[in-house]
Amino acid sequence: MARRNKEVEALLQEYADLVLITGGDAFKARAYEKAARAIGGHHADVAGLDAEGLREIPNVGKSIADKVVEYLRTGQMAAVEDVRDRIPAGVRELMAIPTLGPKKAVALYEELHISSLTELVAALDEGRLRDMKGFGPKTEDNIRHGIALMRAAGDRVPLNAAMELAEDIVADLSAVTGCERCAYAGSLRRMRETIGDIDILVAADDSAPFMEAFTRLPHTAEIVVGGAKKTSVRTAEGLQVDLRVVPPDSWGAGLQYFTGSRAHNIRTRELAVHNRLKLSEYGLFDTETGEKVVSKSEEEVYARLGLPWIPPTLREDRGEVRAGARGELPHLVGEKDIRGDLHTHTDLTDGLSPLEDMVRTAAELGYTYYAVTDHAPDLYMQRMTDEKALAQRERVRALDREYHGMRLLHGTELNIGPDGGVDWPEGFLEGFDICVASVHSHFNQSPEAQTRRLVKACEHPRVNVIGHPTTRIIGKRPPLDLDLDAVFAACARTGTALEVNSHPDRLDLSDENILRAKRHGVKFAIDSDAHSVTHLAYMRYGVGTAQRGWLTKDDVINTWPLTRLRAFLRKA
DNA sequence: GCCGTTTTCGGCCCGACTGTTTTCAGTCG
Repeated sequence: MARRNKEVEALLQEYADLVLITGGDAFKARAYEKAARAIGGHHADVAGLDAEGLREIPNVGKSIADKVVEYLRTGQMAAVEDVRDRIPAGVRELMAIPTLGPKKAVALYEELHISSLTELVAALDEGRLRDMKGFGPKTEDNIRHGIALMRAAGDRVPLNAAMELAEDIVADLSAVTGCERCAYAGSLRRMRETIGDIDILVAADDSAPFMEAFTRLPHTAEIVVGGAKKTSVRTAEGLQVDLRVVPPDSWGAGLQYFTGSRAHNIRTRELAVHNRLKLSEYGLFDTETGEKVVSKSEEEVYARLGLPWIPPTLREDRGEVRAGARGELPHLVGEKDIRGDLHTHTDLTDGLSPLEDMVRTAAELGYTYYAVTDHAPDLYMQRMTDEKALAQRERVRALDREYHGMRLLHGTELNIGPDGGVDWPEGFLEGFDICVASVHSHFNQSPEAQTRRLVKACEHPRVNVIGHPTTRIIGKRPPLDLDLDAVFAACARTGTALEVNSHPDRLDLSDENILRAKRHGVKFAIDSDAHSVTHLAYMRYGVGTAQRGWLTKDDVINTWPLTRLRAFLRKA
């Protein structure tokens, strides 16, 4: 029961690629790309919209709206089918090889009739690419190399892995003589849930020492490109890291540019053009005189465009530029706003650290409250019993008396059974300060049954938070197939919070689902779901994800004072 | 193909690097 938006997005993106492959107008291809993205990110299911409704989505005009209606009604889009008849699907797949774009892909198809990776490898081995115009020996090497990379996964890496590497590199480059500023930018600064490559920016007068130091870092396994202003390396794990060095005076414009996203940059550059300005990574310039207007800080650049500084986590072209222009940017929830963690484990069930260690680490993080929520009996391998839970409660109450700045809450993470019921009867649950409830099994029920299951859990008078609501594991397990809007509505109606699980493998809810849920008026809990003391620090990734979902302090129950939180937990 | 408080036509972000080129096309971000 997934929304059909993603499916339509993929189809329009395919058409955009095919327009390029067939040598069509590049601006037309871009128009389809923009529409694809707009539809993919639109809050309402396009299946429920007519042509008129579709045209209200930005960048969707008459032509695309009609094509989408045609597709939703007949299951086909004639324009796409037409091109598919002429261009085998494999040709488009060739474009996935780095350094191989639409022009080379179509040249390979038209001259050598290559339309699959296998055929391309065979042609390479037979030396058949050598006679082609525009294909020299280096091109051949690059294609071989690209194929090898693609086969070696070359996947995006989890947010925390990229973050740890980036912070290492920033520390190393900051120590190089002449470094005025150094920071990571790109999707990492925007806190996307996975990272394809790392962008590092340095401000310095002389770039040479940084390029030199960068290529000699212990992480560097291979130099991809090496220039005076830009150098790219690949780590042993296959992650690409780009270093750009800009003059100190260009720091703000450079950071703005390299943080992206691409779509956000296009939006801000268009705004610049409308103001007779030109925006590049070197600064904001007057179009007529060519004189630099501003460039030192991001704040100056945005201000000259008539905008407040836009937090990097919002820079996805999801309306942040328009909201900024109107003075309607949300005051995003920040790490400092988090007063406590409401979903954590100890070694009583499947955690690794003892209760005392978890509590001490939480206190060091400066929390004013902290909930211990070990698993309930249904996850039988964890061997939880009524007696163990009650004994733990005594230890929690005793510890609570020792910590003066931090109140301890005794909670549990209930298992939502296949029918929506939870382990432990209501009478026993009354003794807990907070109950998180999550799905841990039976992932393949019908969408209708799955939806009923989650809605029923929300309606339970003792369930306060739905933990990792879609149960996805990024790159491993798909999200539950259910009617999310029905679940979101149930949460809003019953006073049940949705979790933003901060574990980098989960980040569940995702940014897009947070945006959808917020429209229903749902409240959220950003939790670490820590299973050891080191996991408590994952909170930063949950906060980043919440920011990407435009959440404010008021949306997040664990930023609230304890009295307001307790009132919410009563579900009155 | 989309869009509009300069425009319903004529724009559409912009620069770096590579490779195969004798002046630039393709790709990438």
